[in-house]
Amino acid sequence: MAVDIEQQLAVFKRGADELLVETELAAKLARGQPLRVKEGFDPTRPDLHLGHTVQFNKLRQLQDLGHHIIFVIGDFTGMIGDPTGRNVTRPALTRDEIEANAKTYTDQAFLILDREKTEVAFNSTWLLPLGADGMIKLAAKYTVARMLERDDFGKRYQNGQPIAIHEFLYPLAQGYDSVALEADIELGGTDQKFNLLVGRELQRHYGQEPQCILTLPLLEGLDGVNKMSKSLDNYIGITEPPNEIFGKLMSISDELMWRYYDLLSFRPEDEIAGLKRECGEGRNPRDAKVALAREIVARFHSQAAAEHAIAEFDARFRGGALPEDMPEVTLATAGAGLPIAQLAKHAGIVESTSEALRLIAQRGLKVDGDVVADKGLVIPAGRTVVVQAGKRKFARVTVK
RNA sequence: GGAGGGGUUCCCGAGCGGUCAAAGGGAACAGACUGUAAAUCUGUCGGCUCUGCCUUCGAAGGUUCGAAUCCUUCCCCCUCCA
Repeated sequence: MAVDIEQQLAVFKRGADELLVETELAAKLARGQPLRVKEGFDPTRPDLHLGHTVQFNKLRQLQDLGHHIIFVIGDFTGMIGDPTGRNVTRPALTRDEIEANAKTYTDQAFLILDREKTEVAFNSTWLLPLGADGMIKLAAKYTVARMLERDDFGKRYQNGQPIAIHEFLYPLAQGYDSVALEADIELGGTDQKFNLLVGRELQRHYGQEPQCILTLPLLEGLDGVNKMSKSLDNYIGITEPPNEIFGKLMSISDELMWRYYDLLSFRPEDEIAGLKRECGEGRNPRDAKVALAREIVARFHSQAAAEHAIAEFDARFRGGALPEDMPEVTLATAGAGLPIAQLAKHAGIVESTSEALRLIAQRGLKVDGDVVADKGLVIPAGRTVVVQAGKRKFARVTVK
C-alpha cells in the first residue's frame, strides 16, 4: 500500500456512479491492509459482453492497487431462478454445467483481471449449508416494506405485476455473501445498489463492519438507450470475432461513442478530453470511433487483429469489397434450380421466404452484387453465387 | 374463501359477430441520405409452392352460414375484502 489514500480514493471513484460511504472507505484504507473487494456474477449466461467489462475494468484497477479481489460465482443465487417473472422457468443447471459456465465466465474475465491474484468463490459453498432453517433465520432479518423499497419491486408492485416470494430471497442471499466473505467493499452496477445495501445491513446484523459500496454506471447497448444485454440483442460480446466487434462499434452513434470512451477506454482522461475537443473543432468523429474500436478489439484479440479489422472494414465499406469470411452453403435442388427466395432462406440470411420476397420488393437482396429485381429469379443447379441480404448478411451458395 | 378486473401478433395497446393477418405506438428490417454514423424521410413488418392458400387473438369444447369478438369448462395474472 504505497499509494496514499487520496490517490486511491480517486482510483475508486473514477468513472463510478456512487461511492458509499467515502469516509468509511478512507478509514478502511487507512489501516494499510489490502481490502476484500467482492463482486458477484450470475453464471447462468456464460457469454460476457462489454457491459460486464465495465465492472472488470474497475476490479482490475483495484487489483493493481494491491487489493484482494473476490470474484463470486452466484451458483446458488442462480438457482433461485429468473426474477423477471413471465419467463419460462429456467431448467436447473447441473453441477457440471455450472462449473463449465463458471469456467468460460472466468476465462473471459481473466482477459482483464489477473488470474493469479483473483479469488474465485462459489456462493453455494456457504449458502447451501444454511439449509431451510438458516434461510428462515436470514429472511427474518428483513421486512417486506424494506424489500419494496427496491425500485424494481416497488414498481412492479404498483403496476400490478407479479412478484414471487422467492425473489425476495435473492437480495438476502446476495447480502449474505458479503457476511460469509467479510467483504470490505462490494462493487456492482447501479441497478445493484439495493442488493448491495442489503449486504451492509446484514453485516451489521451479524456483528461485522458494514461494507462500502461502489456502483458503476450501466453501459448502454448499441441502441444507446437500453442497458447492454443479451436479451435485447444490443450487445457486443467479448468473444465475438474481431470484425464483428469492430463493425458493431463503428455503428454506434457519436454520442454513445463518448460514453463508451468514458466507461471502456483505458486511455488517460485528458487524452479522451483532447479527442473530444478535436472532434468539436471539426475533426471527423469517425476517426475517434476507429481509435476506440481499435483499442477494444486489441484488448480482446490482438493488435494485429485490430489492424486487420480496420483494413477489412475500409475495403468493404469504402471500397465495396465483399467480406473475407462468409458462410459457405451447398443446397440441393430436385429440379433445375432454386428460386431465389428459397435459396436465401435456406442459406440462412433471411428468416423466411416471405421476408426474402419483401426484401426483393425493397431492392435489399443482391446476387453477386446485383440487386435482384425479379422475384421469380431461379439460380440453376451447378452455379455458385454470393447472396446478400441488406448490408450485413452474406452467404456463398452452391446449388447442386 | 368472497367480489371485481384481465390474458390480442416481438413489446405496449385498440378491436368486442362479418369489410380482421387484426388500428395506433415502440422495437426490428430494407431503401434514400451518410462517416456501414446518429437524426430524418419512405416502405416493410405470421407463414407458404404468394394475384391465391394456410395458421394466429391464454387452452379445450360449443353456438352460428360466419367468432379475437357470444356460451361452457379449464389454466394463468391483478385489485379489493376476509
